[in-house]
Amino acid sequence: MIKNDFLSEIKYAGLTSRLKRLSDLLLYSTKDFYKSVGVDIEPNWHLIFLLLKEHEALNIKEISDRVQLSHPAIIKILNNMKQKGYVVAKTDDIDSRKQILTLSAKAYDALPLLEEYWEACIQTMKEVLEDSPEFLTALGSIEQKFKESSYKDRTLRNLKTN
Amino acid sequence: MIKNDFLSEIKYAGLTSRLKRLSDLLLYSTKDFYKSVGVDIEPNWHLIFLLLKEHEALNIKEISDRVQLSHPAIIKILNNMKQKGYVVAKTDDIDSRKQILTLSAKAYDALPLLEEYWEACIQTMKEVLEDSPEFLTALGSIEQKFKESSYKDRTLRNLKTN
DNA sequence: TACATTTGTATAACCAGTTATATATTTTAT
DNA sequence: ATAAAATATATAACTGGTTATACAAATGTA
Repeated sequence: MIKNDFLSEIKYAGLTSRLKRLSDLLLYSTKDFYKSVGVDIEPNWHLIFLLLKEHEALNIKEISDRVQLSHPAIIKILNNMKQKGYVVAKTDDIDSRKQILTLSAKAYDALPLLEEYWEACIQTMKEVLEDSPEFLTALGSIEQKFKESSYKDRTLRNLKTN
Repeated sequence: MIKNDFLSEIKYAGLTSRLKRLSDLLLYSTKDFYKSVGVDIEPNWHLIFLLLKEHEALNIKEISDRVQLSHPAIIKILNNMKQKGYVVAKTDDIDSRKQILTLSAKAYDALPLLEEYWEACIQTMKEVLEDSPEFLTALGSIEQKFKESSYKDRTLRNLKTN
């Protein structure tokens, strides 16, 4: 536990803020990492690279379903990736509403190097979780519970039974 | 584990995004909760209430040190709390750079009710972590490790040793 | 005492997400 | 065949954080 950290001291009351704080820390530090190795990608592009590498072609809805972020979030990420030339879009022949998204040639060229960087990222996570082998499972269980009943609904229920 | 969730499938590579996703989920659902019980406060005001209740008077620097958020973040939170009349500021007599921040009378009036709501929030967290008693400790250990050496530094190191 | 450094606060610009709303296309149902 | 509903995408407005920069007040030092 971090010394003199009020959020840790207040236990359950500080949990949300600690998750936000940690996720921000990871976000900015990852950006910092990419910058210092001189590569022009953003942290969460990794997900899109992996998804499109695996599936070749997906549309926005499919991506947003799979990563469970809102579709406007995905649109923003993809627009940036398109602008940098890592993703190309063409409209679907049989359903003109859909964009078919694929990795560009530039993306495939960059992949071997990027994968080295990502390997180092993964190693960092493994090393930080070394002493907490249950963390990933616990996180999954928390996600699952909020999926079954939202934070809001649970809290309203707890309010009534007090 | 959430079914068909790409972020869970890719294990360590999806961790940062899952933390962000969970923290956002908690943030928006907490807002939703406050809205549905009809109270005009924001999620992280809870922290400030607790801090100022415990210490009576603090300045911005002291708050930002204790919760370990950047001072601009604290300034924004406090400005909103001032605007809603929950916090009052007066400048320090002996060091005119400092703002002395305290809870207002309105804040103390609201506290009993707010504390009921917060109790329900805490109960929700406890119930969701019920099956994962090690989660809080694990989170603390992760925070501690990144405090010792940043994500970026660790990852650069891992890159070199590959 | 004056000057350099440090400290506390403020602000600007940015970023990654959200919800709410709009629009065009496709699908379904009568 | 057409009207209604559903779906895919786009965009606007907002939020809660960040870093970088600025500046005035306080402190330390020559």
